[in-house]
Amino acid sequence: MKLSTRSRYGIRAALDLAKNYGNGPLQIKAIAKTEDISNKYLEQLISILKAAGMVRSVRGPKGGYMLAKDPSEVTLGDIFKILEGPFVPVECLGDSSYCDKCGDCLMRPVWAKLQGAIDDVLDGMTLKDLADQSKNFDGVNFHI
Amino acid sequence: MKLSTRSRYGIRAALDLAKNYGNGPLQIKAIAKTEDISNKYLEQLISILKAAGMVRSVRGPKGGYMLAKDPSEVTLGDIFKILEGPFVPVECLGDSSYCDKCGDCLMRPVWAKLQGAIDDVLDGMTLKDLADQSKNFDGVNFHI
DNA sequence: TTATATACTATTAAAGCGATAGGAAATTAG
DNA sequence: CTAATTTCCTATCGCTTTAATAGTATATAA
Repeated sequence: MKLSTRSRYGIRAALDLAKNYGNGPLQIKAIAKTEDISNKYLEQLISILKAAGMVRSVRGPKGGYMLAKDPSEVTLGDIFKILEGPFVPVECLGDSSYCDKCGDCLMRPVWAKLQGAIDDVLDGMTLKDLADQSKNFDGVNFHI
Repeated sequence: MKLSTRSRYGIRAALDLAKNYGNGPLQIKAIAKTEDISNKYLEQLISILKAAGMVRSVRGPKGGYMLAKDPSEVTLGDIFKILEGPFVPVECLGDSSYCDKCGDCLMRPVWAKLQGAIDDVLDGMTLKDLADQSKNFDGVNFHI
C-alpha cells in the first residue's frame, strides 16, 4: 500500500507556495522545475487545489499561484483530502445509511479507529511546520 | 482513499478460519458462500495467505484450509501486510538506500509517523479479539 | 499588440483490481 | 482401481485509476 504521486506532488508544491507566502504569485513553471514534476500534470493538481479554495491564482505575465490561507492554517490532511479524497477505509464509515447493519458490524469500529489514527497524524502537521523545518536544509526539501 | 476488497475479503475469510480453529479444515466453497465472495477470487486470496505461511491446506475430499497459528497470534496487520503489502507511504521508508538524501529529507519522519500510527491500530487487534466479539452477534459478522 | 501565464478539455499508455475460466495434481470414499 | 472432491496453478479479461501529454482558449502585463 503506497501513496500516489498526487498527494506527494501536491504537498511539495504546496510547501513551495508556503515558503513563498506573502511574496506574490509563484508560477507553475517555476514549481515544476524546482520539484522536477511535469509542467502540465502539476497544473492539473494545482487546479484541483484551487477549485477547493486552497490556492488563488493570477493570470497573465507575472501571474501564478499563491496560498489562499496562512501556511499555519493548512494541514497535510487538508491537502490529502483534496487530492486523494478522505481516507474512508469502507463506504459505510462516511455514509451510515450505506448498510442497515452498521450497528451490528464487527469491523466498523476498527476502521473508524484506523481513520482516526491517520487523520491525527496528517491533521497535526501544517505547512508552516514543514516550512520552518526546511530552513535547516539547503535547497531541496525532500525527494520522493 | 479506500481499502481494496482484498484485505477486507481476507479478513473475513481469516475470521471464519479463526472461528473454526481446532475443528479441521474449512473449504473455500463454504467460506465463499457464507461471505458471499466469488469462489475463484477467494481461492487466489487464500493461496496468498498460504504462501505467506498464515494458513495450511489439505487437498482432496474433506480437505480445505485452516489457520497455521492460534487466532490470538494473528493480527489484522499481518493480513494486511500479506494481501496489500506493508503500508509504506514512500519507497525510501522500506529501503533507506533508495535515495542518498534520506538523512536530509523533510517528509520522511512524517511518513514514518503515519506508518507507525497505522501499524499500531492494525497490529493491536487479533483474530481472537474479533472472534470473541463475534459471539455477541448472530450469523454474519460484518458486511463490507 | 505581443508575449506570458492560467483555464479547460481531451486523449493515452500503463498498471492494478476484481473476477472468471480451465485444467493439473492430490486424496478420499467406494 | 475408479470416481468424486478439493486444492493448485496459470492465463485472461473488462474496468477503473494513475500519470502524463497535447492543444486550444482566455486573461493580462508591458
